[in-house]
Amino acid sequence: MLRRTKKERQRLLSETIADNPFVTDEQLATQFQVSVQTIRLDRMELAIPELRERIKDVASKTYENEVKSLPIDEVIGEIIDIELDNRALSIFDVKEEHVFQRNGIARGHHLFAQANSLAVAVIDDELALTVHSNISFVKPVRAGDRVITKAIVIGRDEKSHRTKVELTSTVNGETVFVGEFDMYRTKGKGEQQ
Amino acid sequence: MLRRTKKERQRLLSETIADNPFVTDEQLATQFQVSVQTIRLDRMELAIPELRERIKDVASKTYENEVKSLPIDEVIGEIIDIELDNRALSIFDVKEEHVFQRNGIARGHHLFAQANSLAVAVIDDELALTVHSNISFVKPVRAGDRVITKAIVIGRDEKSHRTKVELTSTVNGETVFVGEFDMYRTKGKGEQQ
DNA sequence: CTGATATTAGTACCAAGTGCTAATAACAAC
DNA sequence: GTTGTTATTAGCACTTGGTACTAATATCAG
Repeated sequence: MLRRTKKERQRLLSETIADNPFVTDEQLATQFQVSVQTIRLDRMELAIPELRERIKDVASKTYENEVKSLPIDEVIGEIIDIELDNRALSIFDVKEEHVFQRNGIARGHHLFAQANSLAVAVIDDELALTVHSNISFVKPVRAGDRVITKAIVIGRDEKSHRTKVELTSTVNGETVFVGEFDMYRTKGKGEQQ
Repeated sequence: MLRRTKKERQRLLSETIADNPFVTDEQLATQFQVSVQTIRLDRMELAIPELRERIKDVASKTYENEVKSLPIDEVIGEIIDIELDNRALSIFDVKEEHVFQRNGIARGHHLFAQANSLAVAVIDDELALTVHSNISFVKPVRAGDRVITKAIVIGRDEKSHRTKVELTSTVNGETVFVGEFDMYRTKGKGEQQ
């Protein structure tokens, strides 16, 4: 084996494609210094579909997962469960880029972003905006932590167009963040500000 | 014109494709009882890209947004003036990627991020963490707006290692966001290097 | 009837593949 | 060295869902 082993190349190939599904066989062949045919054999063995199928997969996946009040792509973290106007759950994996270099603790605005976008997503309305919120960062979160955030709609006032949402984020069962969000919604008379 | 007018067909065609970008010319031809060539002419006139391009657009759009949560920079916005443990000022230009596609209003977490990172920056300490905050989104902010955020340190308790910071964000002199941040810091007065 | 517009047909070509066969290359075992 | 096995490369026909272009025909309006 010249460049490395076949196994090693296939491992890297899987990674590369997972990282960027938009890459063609030709680009991969150049990258790994092998022929296009080898790349194709590799894909066969690894059961990796062709470029067009991969792209279609990405596209259809996001198409299925559309949430009514907010496109899925505008949510920080991944929504794993949602019951509109009732409750929602999202996961956010804290990575190196989310923490302070100096102390390794996650910057507050990332936790806020996850909570805030979940609060917006749970509202079953075309327009949902955060008006006010009262939040507490209970415990530091670090890179590698998986933050699970739960949103519970706890009150709704039709007249003021407000909905109250309670947010709780935990890491390994321990609460790291809590917040109460006051959301504005349009439903009823759709007048925008 | 046989089936209806060309205009009517093209209107329906746009709708159909918008509704389901995964449809092929052939399917469309069958649906509208015209030839594939007519569908292609229609797409030309309406500047609707071919199936593969449409799918790629859907896929890449969601792919971008997955990564595009919050910037990696330690500070959101540009600090233009700072007097440690006293006050600080930052500017943040709201762009298209910061607003909801649906209504053009800036997502709350970006405003929070600017305020939060300014609150962290104004503290003259190695470690500064947000413990609690009470915030209000006073007025919607839109793409193109220049948000100026001012942080004022309004209180400090040596024993609890807490510092209170008041944040105000304005656009063209109008207040759009206010917040009170409770910051934790490691060192009390006099312990500093 | 004439012209303009709309529609259809047909051809060559493209990207990014699949599926298949066959030729080499590399390396290990004996 | 020779043989066996696995790995790699090459080549060709074929596929989808198109583009780009030309040319013929249909439809309708004045």
